[in-house]
Amino acid sequence: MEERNLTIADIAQELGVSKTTVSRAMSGKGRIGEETRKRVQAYIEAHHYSPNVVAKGLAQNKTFNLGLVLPGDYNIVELPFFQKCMMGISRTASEAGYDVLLSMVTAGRIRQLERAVTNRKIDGAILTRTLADDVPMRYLQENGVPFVAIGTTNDAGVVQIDNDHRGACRELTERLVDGGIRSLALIGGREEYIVTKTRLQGFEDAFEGRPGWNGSRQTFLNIEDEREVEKIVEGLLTERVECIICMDDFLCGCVLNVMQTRQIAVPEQIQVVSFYDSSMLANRTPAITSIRFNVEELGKKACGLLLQMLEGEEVQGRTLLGYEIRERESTKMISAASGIKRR
Amino acid sequence: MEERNLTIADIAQELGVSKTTVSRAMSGKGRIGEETRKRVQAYIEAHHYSPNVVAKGLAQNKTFNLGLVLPGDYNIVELPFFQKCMMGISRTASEAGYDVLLSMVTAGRIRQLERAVTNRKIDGAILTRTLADDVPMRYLQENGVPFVAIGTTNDAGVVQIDNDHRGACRELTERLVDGGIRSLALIGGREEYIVTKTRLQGFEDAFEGRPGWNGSRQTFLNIEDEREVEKIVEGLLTERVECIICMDDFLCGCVLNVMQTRQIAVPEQIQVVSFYDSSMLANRTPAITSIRFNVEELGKKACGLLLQMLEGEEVQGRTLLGYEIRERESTKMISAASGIKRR
DNA sequence: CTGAAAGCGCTTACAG
DNA sequence: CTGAAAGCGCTTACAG
Repeated sequence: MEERNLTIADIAQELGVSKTTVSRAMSGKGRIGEETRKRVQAYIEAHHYSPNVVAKGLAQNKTFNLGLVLPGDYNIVELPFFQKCMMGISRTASEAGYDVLLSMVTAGRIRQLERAVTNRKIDGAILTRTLADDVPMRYLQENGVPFVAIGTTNDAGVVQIDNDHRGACRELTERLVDGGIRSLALIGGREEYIVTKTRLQGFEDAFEGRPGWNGSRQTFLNIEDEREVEKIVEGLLTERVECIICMDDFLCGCVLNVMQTRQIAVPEQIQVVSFYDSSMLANRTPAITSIRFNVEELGKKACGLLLQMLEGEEVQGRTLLGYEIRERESTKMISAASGIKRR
Repeated sequence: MEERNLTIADIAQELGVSKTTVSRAMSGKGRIGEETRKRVQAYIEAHHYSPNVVAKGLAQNKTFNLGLVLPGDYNIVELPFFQKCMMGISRTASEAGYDVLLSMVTAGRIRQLERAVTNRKIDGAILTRTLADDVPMRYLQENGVPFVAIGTTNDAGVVQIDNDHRGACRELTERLVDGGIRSLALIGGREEYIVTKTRLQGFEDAFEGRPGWNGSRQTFLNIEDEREVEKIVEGLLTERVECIICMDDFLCGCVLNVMQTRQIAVPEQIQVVSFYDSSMLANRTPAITSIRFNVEELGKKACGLLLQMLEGEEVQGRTLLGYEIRERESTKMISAASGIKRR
């Protein structure tokens, strides 16, 4: 097996042409005789030659690697969201002849990303979430590395793509309110994650157009811990709040837990909705009404945008992807309200 | 920002030495004057020079990339196990100056891996699970790519590392049996995954040393689907089986679900144990007794082994890592049985 | 201890 | 249409 790998020089010699010619036959750049090209290609096929991409990269100052920046926090990286992103990105990159290089970053510690960049191992990068104070993003900007951000950011200069969390949260809230809910609570994670703020906006949007609404609403942000959730939910139960909107499936799991322990019936005594429809909540009883995003598609498109940028194409700054609302047993009928299925 | 990157030639010229000398000052290879080395290093520090790893790699026929082979199946990649592996691997690789290149493979389709190999983008690879008919493994072997397998395989020639699933399943089963369980069932996933077989062996081992045991046991393998689980569990309930051992947390989630729907009390009416103690079961009520492996450590060690191999060191064929049994509310007291905590 | 030169496997002006 | 030569940014025998 360990035969020395074929090189372009070997082929050139074998065929009695120059390396230049072989190179051109493969790349299609530069003029070359149709017959010569065929000869070269036939030889390549027959001998299963494949070029050394590293050498090619050195000559062209490219690596054909994309950096995938993933949060390295313990509980975050387990979220199915990032896995699905990864799958979408990996597939798209692969189809375009690129490979994916992993960089895990944690709160302000971006050494892996720095290494990938200073070692010139990547041509561009994809951020898989956006932060209020985004150290990785700043680093990429300062070093002139092309990148796209999955998530939203105020900096209109950065190419970004996101699901419509704001619209989704607005519509979900509207449906609940229009369905007759008089009191509801929103529970979310760290405000440091921009997506948390975005969803909050959507929640508020829903009441913008309903000045006459005289119910009660409350919001709890920066909740990370099961015990915190417990406390909050206990409070909500004594206040007889009618519905809880959970910003992610981890939080929702905690909420459901409390219900189960206290033998509170969902949706009869309180309704619950969540945001991801992920495997974390799969198999739960009752099934949870939630937003559904096509996360793999998100990853694919993000990667597609980056590839375009690397080809030198102009790329529009912001892309927003749709959502669906999946109604299930954890809520009473709410679809009457609008029922629009976004593209 | 976009200043052309410093090269070794620039430094040589600036310092009035040869490129050879600069190279040696950095690598420490070859004789070089102490004073010269200091001058070079001072310059490098001052100007934040960092070498072009791709060029270095071309000259040395190395890439400083490790291939991480991940299952690309939809529901599999979401298992927290693979994320934790990934974290361990990524950290260890990074500390050693390597980067991690992703290759997702699905049932027999290994194009991403092939590309990484034929494009000469990786120096070695890590398989994150082992299969009965392991296409990626065979490919790596045939192409002479050094690799380590996370998981177990019969081929004693492959460097492999695994948690002691067999011992863990044996001890867990023993404890249950010695604790007085008279009838129990084992539910597992695809036999195609070697780990499924390994656990089954451990289960059987437990009865090996108890020829006098006159309870009943049954096993259900190749279960993947929630509905299948439902059917099985219904059967088990009517048979009044006392305990169910689930081979993974997805299956366990399904089992718990049935219990919840049917209002069966765990552990009073039936006991349940699982195998991963992952976030998939976190926040469940009751808390589930399960095996606990240190998966990040597993990833780290696997990566460490591969790095050793790449350094040309001899590496022992098999490594087995310990486990703990975490007893929780889903079982009645079983720890009396042995209580050994493995290293 | 140091350097000139060849080499890693490609690409790409430039010249014909 | 084709090729000789220089170059990408390193390393490494070889010679001194």
